[in-house]
Amino acid sequence: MAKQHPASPEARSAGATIYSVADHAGVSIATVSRVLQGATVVAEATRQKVLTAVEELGYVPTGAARSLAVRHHEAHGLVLPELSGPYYAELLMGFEARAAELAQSVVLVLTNSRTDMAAAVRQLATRVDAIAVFGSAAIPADLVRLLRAKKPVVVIAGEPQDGIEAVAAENLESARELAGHVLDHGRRRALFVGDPDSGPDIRNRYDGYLAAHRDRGLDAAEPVLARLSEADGTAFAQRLLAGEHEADALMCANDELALSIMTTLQDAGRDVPGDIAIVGWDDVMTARYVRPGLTTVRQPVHELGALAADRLHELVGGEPPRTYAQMLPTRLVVRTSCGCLPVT
Amino acid sequence: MAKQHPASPEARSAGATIYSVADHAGVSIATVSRVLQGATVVAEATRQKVLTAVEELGYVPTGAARSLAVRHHEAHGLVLPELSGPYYAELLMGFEARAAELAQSVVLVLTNSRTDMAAAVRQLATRVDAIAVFGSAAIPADLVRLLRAKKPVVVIAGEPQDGIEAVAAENLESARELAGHVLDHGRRRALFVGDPDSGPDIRNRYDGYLAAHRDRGLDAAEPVLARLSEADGTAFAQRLLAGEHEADALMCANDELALSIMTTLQDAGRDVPGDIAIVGWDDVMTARYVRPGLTTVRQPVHELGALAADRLHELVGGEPPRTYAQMLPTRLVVRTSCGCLPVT
DNA sequence: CTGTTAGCGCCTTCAC
DNA sequence: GTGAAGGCGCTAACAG
Repeated sequence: MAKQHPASPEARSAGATIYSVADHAGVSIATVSRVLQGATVVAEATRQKVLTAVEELGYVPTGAARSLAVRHHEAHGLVLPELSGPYYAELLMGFEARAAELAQSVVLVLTNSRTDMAAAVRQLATRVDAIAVFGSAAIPADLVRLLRAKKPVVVIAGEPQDGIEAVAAENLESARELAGHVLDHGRRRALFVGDPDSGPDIRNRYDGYLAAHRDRGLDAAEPVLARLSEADGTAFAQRLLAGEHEADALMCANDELALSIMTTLQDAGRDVPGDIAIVGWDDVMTARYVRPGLTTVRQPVHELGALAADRLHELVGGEPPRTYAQMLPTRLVVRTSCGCLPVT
Repeated sequence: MAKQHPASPEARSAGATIYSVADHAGVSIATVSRVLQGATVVAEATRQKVLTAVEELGYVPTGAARSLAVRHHEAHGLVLPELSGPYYAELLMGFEARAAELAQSVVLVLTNSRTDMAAAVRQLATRVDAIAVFGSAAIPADLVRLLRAKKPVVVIAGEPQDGIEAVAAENLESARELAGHVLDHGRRRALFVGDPDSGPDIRNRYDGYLAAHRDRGLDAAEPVLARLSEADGTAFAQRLLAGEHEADALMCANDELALSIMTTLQDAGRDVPGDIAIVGWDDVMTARYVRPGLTTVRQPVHELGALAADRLHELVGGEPPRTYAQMLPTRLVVRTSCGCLPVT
């Protein structure tokens, strides 16, 4: 025996290490490592001895030791604001699935539940090889840049900058198409509900709304600032009912906003889309359950997550970061809240 | 210098270690470790030197090395089937939030995206101190038991067994209450839609349905087997419309099922709850958007996740596992799909 | 095909 | 208050 490692009886259940396995099988630790890694060829007989020993001792390797030795964590970090609504969940599913294929663990950080997100992200950096961060808004830009100096980082649904790669879904053109669709129903007082300054995603959707007006030589109104929650939607709807705004169409920054506004207006006796057309963004599950069905835009969220995981892996592999944002196409989903007739 | 560690110029950005920091600051690595851990007292002057060095080198500690030394991963594993629908997402949020408070990272594994979940779970065990697994059904029971021998495990929404602790939301009594509520509307041909054998949760809900009938001296029908997806709901609704089943009330195993059934029936001209009452389980967002609003049961999902994280932490801390399942109370949410009159 | 031997980067007594 | 030195468990040459 090389060192005096505890091969004591009760080291059995508690802390089986590669050493215990080795001498339980009567081989060297190198051999154990070999059969477990499966890289080098090992004689079938010894192989079996080792496997048996592993089984009998219930050996569970210590990941940290391996990581330290191979100088890789074999894990990707993902930083999301939260998980309510289908958007982030779907993104995470896509990310996790791809990471799994690449044999990478995923460690998750939700910033909304943190009091000190900077510390959380630093701590995360400590145990992963690369990090995907949602939106540039979520965590301070300089923190991201700092990280970038040490580990590959990709921003999801954000702009590329300073050698920080970005992946996103297409927003501008689809927004232009969606807004155009509404305008082509003859609506002339369309309002954009959402805050263009809350991130590049919404910004682009607003820009698309502007472009659609421009395309038709129409004037576009200023955006009605609102965050992306049901509460904000309800509040806006109430102001609308109170006569603070006038509109025959609403292009909402996301579905949750659209849905809560729609329901509030309907409960107050308004006819959608008769009195007012409403469209959203995301195509959440509820969008196809409400009446009228919500016209919206579907994003390839799952693919977006997968793409992020993919890029992370390639960056870790040494590939240089891309300087352009990678765009995934979105798709207009026309139902009837926009004023289209129901398909019977 | 103790060992010949690369203090070379370009070790700067790439791989700052505790050694680089140490000699950049002109102290020993022990001191660096001390100021970073903040445990022992260090002279304010040296403390600052170290901090400066850390800053200048952009030092990011290697988690693996620390884990190896302290013999703790400081991470919790969470195994979920998937993330669609609000249930799992909420659970995960609760788990993550509590884990964060306890300074534990969370590494997530989604089994539905895995071809080899056993390998995934083994691999997970490699890098965490403890694991929470959703439902006993998801992963083979013997795998769980195997793990249990090495690391603390808690099952979420499952039964406790073999020293494996369980946490769950109350199902039986609330189901009894819900079913009773429907029956008390005078419905006499109530059907349970869902598969009692798909897990203890559903089993308990079905048992509650049975109990409610028994309470009233009524006969209960056999359950209509269905999984918890929209597709299954639609399929069942079609069979119902085709006359394969007869019912004046439907108690569905979850909301997604209930919602898809309700919509399909309505689209076919049926009146809910006039012709048929429908109730679900979970209180997803859509449940309050549809018309009629879906009567359902709200579970404290967030708390459930938090509880799991909590227990994991205490088990790691050496506390003995509890032998009884920890139940969190649920709440009946009455809307109008059950036959109640709308509140105006 | 298998064993020996250095580390991987950090924490932690134990001296000073 | 600070430094020296020995692991933590595993991988990866390097010899046989």
